[in-house]
Amino acid sequence: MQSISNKRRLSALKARASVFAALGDETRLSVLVKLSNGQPQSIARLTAGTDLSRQAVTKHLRVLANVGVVRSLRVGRESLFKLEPQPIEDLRDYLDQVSRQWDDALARLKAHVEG
Amino acid sequence: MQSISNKRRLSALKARASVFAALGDETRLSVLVKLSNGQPQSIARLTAGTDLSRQAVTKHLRVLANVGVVRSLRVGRESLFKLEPQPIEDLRDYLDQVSRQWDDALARLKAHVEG
DNA sequence: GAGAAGCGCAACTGAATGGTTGCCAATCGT
DNA sequence: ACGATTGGCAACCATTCAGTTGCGCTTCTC
Repeated sequence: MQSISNKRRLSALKARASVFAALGDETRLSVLVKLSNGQPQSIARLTAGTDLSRQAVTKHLRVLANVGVVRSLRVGRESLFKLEPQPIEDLRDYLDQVSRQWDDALARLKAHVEG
Repeated sequence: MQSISNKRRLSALKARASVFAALGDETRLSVLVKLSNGQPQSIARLTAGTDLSRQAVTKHLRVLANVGVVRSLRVGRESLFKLEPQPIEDLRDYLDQVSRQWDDALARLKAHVEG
């Protein structure tokens, strides 16, 4: 049965899904890009150049923070956000794994047909 | 200005965001896993073992199909769905690129401090 | 110390999402 | 030919989501 392992797998799936969901928004993706230069940036800064309100951007940042893609640190009156690369790398590895499984499965199917 | 290139970049962003959004659901992720064995599977088959209705699964499959992660082919009375690896690999490459940019940026910042 | 900059909280709105149910059409097996 | 399998379409419902606005608090700056 491996029920424990199944539970693990399920919660991992849920966690991954929420990270994907967090990245599933144009605004949040562009925030990600803005933060990928390594420098923490304030909400006001991230809002500038956007046609959104500050509060909208704040909400998006909270979504990103809730899944760990981003971390906030308060400095004076402004709260800076920095990118947290670990979850992103996890997703990359996961997608890589799915791709590989697909490749392997196809190769096996092909071998089976030819054999 | 590079307005054309900017437009390209924006629509690419939008497309990527919708693929991420499509993967941002537990049910759809597990469908993805089920399909990663290379064999096209029917809606009924993908529904079995789930606590969802067939229609719910159908809707999820449509979401996946709309972003090209999955393709459907009608065979007899059943419609089979197969995984389409290209968009997934694209996402993987994109995440890889973001990670790398972050790494490079940090290295550059560090060098700047030390220099 | 006064004003401005930056932000958080709360309430509200419209649209999208995830899910259900009911019904009907096509296809398969016997 | 008939019943069962498979699935599409449409209507409907509850919840979530993205976004706004208004207000008040802290922290700079002059």
